[in-house]
Amino acid sequence: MDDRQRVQALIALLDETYGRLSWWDAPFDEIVIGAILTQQTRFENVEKAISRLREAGICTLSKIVAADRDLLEECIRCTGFYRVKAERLTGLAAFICTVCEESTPDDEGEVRPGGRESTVPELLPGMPTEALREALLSVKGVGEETADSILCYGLKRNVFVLDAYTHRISACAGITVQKNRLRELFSEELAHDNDLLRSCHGQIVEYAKEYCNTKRCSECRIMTLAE
DNA sequence: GACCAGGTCCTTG
DNA sequence: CAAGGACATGGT
Repeated sequence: MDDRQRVQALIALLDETYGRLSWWDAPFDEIVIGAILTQQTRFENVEKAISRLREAGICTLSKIVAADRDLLEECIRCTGFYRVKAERLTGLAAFICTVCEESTPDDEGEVRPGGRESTVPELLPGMPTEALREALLSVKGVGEETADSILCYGLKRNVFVLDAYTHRISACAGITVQKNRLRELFSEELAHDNDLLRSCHGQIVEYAKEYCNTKRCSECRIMTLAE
């Protein structure tokens, strides 16, 4: 069994176990915010922080740019690294807001349905994914996973999000390749369909959280793929 | 109380 | 360029 077949078997096993998931379905601004906050942090704490940002009335990118720094830090404290993350958040939010303004044809300062402020998904449909990725990576605090999360979940681009869980679960399945090759392998199977990409990433997170933590990896059915 | 969490950046050798 | 440290709170 080669690596490609292992990835295929892994994807099949996950799909059998969980079925199709609709994972991290949220407004664009919250996806961007969450993408930063989740760095090296459990998602439950990120959700708490998002709630606090909502309560404080600053859970959009433009509000974050203008928000008082202490208030922002207070809201996201529970996600750890709160000073760094506050800095990264304002930087990224400012960047995206600027890009939005620049690419706005002009006119219509009208209210948008749902009261959401960001328009990036509507504004940048013509920009190639690779160029967008490079642009995001140029922002301080935005690495590959954060950029790919924004692309895949926020902008519905066909990009596979490679995270620590993916590495673990792949190791369990006997797939031992470099990061870029791993992304390639998953992309080849999934990159034709954004819903599939998101579902599969969700399945990986669910499975890895349950079975692939450092203690109980021995119970992981995926090991049987490593033949 | 130790150890780890859906990373990223900066500094060293 | 690889390796190691810093950033920080919350859960097991």
